[in-house]
Amino acid sequence: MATPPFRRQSPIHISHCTLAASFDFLGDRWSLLILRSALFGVRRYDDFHTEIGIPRTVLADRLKRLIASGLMTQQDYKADGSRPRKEYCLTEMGEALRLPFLAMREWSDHWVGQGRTPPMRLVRPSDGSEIHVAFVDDKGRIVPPDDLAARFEDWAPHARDSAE
Amino acid sequence: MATPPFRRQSPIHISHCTLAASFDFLGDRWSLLILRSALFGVRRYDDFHTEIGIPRTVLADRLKRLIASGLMTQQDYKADGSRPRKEYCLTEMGEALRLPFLAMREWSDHWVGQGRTPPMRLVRPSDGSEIHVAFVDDKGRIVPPDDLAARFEDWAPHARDSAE
DNA sequence: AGGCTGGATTTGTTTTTGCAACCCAGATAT
DNA sequence: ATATCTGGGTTGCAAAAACAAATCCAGCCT
Repeated sequence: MATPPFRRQSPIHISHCTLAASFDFLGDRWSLLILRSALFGVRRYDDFHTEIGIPRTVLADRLKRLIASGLMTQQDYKADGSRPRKEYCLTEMGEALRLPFLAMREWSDHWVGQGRTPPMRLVRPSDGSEIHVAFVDDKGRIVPPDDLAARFEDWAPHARDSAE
Repeated sequence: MATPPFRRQSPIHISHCTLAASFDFLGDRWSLLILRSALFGVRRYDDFHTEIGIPRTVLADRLKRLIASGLMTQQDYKADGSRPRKEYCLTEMGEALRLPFLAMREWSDHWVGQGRTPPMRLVRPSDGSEIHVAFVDDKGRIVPPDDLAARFEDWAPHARDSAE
């Protein structure tokens, strides 16, 4: 899959890398688990707490950080028979993590789940055909993983291009 | 993008979720940064150390864990003028993280990088056309993100199917 | 022999985590 | 009105992990 040649340094310096930057707020077991649940539709403090077994203090902290990072928002809700409470929903930015997370899930079903049949499949509702995450080019064709190369902008600490 | 309805519980119990399981070994800022560098072609202890500014103790620990998880392997190498050393390469399993990581990178370039032009683009070497990560069905057609549904295996703690 | 270097481990200190207990507001029950 | 329950937190303390610095170690060079 386009294995790059040996390098002493990444072509993109870590301080200019948005990916590395994003690990600041989601490179954390608990944050990732919260987002996983949130992408499934879970919204409430206590539901997160019981589902993922996160300590309450850590949950409060992580929700605060996810909100500060723009991934989630607080909204009021009112279930009848109880007082108004907050629920924690994904923002558009957080919702957009669905694709990377589903890519990750395919990976983990394959490599962690080994032979077991995956507990979930993605299908197209219209015809029930199975859906996966893949590379596509701008003409809508699927690109085999070994047929891609990276092009870098100049200001990154050199290492001109990189083939496969 | 197929926002799911409110739920009190994820359709897949966390103990059966390979995605959640994978967060055990890569739900960690440092592990993610190491993998990012490794996917770029970095292999040596000291290169990881200087590039990502990870404390040596933590680096040693993370490399050990990544090896134990099957994502990396140790190999001997010998640069002339110095004694034999180890280098840390991705296994096939680790290499396979390229797709999820690139999906993640598209996300972060868009949402974290805001307006800035991304430092890296993926292209097809043959015709230079730009490449992205997307959903595709089994006939090779691109699927718009709002046209997918999840199907669950039965043994997961119920919540029959889920539309969009 | 002595110094240099990449690749670690050890030691002591600071931060983060995890757990338990407590607080608080509103709904409901008495 | 008072008590009590319940979801949604905060506070305080012990345990675990992260960090920095020093040390170690093997083999290449002089």
